[in-house]
Amino acid sequence: MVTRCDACPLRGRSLFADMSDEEVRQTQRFKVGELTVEAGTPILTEGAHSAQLFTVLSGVGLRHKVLQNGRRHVLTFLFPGDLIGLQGAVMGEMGHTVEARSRMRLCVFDRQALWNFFGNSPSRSYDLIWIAATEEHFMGEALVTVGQRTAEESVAWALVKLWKRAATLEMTDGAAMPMPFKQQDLADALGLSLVHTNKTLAKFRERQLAVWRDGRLQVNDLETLARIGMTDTAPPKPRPLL
Amino acid sequence: MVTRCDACPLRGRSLFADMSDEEVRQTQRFKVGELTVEAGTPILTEGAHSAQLFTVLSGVGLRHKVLQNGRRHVLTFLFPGDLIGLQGAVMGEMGHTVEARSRMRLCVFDRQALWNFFGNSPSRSYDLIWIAATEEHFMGEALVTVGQRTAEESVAWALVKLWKRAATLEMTDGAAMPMPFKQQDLADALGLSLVHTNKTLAKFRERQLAVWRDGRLQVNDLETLARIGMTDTAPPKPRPLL
DNA sequence: CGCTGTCTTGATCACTATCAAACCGAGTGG
DNA sequence: CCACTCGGTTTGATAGTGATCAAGACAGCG
Repeated sequence: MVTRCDACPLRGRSLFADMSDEEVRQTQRFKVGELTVEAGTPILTEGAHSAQLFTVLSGVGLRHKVLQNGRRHVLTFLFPGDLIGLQGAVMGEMGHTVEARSRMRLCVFDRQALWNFFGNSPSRSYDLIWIAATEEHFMGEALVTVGQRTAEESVAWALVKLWKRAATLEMTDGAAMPMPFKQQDLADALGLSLVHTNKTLAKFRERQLAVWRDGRLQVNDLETLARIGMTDTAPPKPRPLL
Repeated sequence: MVTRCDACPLRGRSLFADMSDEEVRQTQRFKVGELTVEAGTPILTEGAHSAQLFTVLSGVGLRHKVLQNGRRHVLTFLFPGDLIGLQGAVMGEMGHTVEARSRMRLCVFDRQALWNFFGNSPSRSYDLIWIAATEEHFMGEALVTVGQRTAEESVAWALVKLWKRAATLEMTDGAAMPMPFKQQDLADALGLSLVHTNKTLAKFRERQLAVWRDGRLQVNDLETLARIGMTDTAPPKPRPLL
């Protein structure tokens, strides 16, 4: 029932850095269980004192923050391999909410594990910083996008990001990938209205660059999208897996 | 000439967490020097392979990224106590450029120090994660701002943030603080045009909420600004100092 | 003193939000 | 089997926030 770390289906994927047997054992020791949640379920909520850390085993979700006036911003989309709850574990409380967008399986780690890492395993604590720094780097990119890119550029950028991420996770079959997100989610991630996001997607569909339909995203011309979104098509660097 | 860590002028400020004598000695051991740069000088540039880490001792600066089409986004403003270059040290290259906006004094640490921390000092490596997580948290707030707040709300939010930061650093005398940034910097941080930013500031000036003039920012009604910007006036939590 | 950089203000434009309504597939229940 | 609802998507019409264009003010400076 519960996946053993030495049989972790993620470790083989090209996105993730190699782990030594010792690191796998350490990780296993700190894994306290597995959690399955249905689409739509909040996993952690803003302001909550989370006692747990999760790693996404399968499925997708998102992090978002809501403003006092009810407007919502989606910070990042979550894919297998992503670590959830580091902020809460370190800072005491979560700065955002985490929600499932498909059925998700999550590895559960005890928050305590974190402190053990610092004492026992310099390489693992380095990995944690690596993850935090990378996350920050991504947020920087998102900030530039929302701040400086036009709607068309933003959507293209986001599609390329999503596609590249899915591709390195081998979630793409043929030219399509599962897209359980709503268009509203994408709109809220880019600071655009739902209507405008939809119309922009429609333009890409007409131009045969990308077709998002029936919960699947099909990308026909990644290069052109990347050019429009002013980004590149290089695969992301290998990242450590917790 | 060079400030000794045990005489660090920052450590007493309310913004920073207490350090043990041992931590001060450790920090001193890793400090390799001090650097003074003039306003306008780039300290680290995007893509560069930085071999060094800095902590701001005095002065202010900013981090920014530029897009292929030349548009620029300011990610954060830098104040005394901020750590610069962690991303570069961890990920190999900087994801943004760091630039001085006033004369700045910087403590210089060797990148190598980082690895030593992981091995020798769990509490210091925890501090590093804390810093990275906090930075990420801030970026999240900025993302919500740029994505969801109106121009007026954004500017109010930014002024409150700047003011609170300066206040805990005791950089405010009376009702004013030094503001060596350009309005263009603020505009680029909020994803607004210079003209619109200027007009929004003018409105706040007319309403006597805040007056930014001659390189100084005077805040008359922090509460109202916070209400407009949908944020709070609580001082930031104490943070570790490297 | 002209030059340059920054701030300021006014006029105009357009990208994107908002409003409104139809559409569509999947349930659900009579 | 059909009416009905419901969440999500799609499309059209209109409005507005904020961008862009333009020009003047002002200070510092070679």
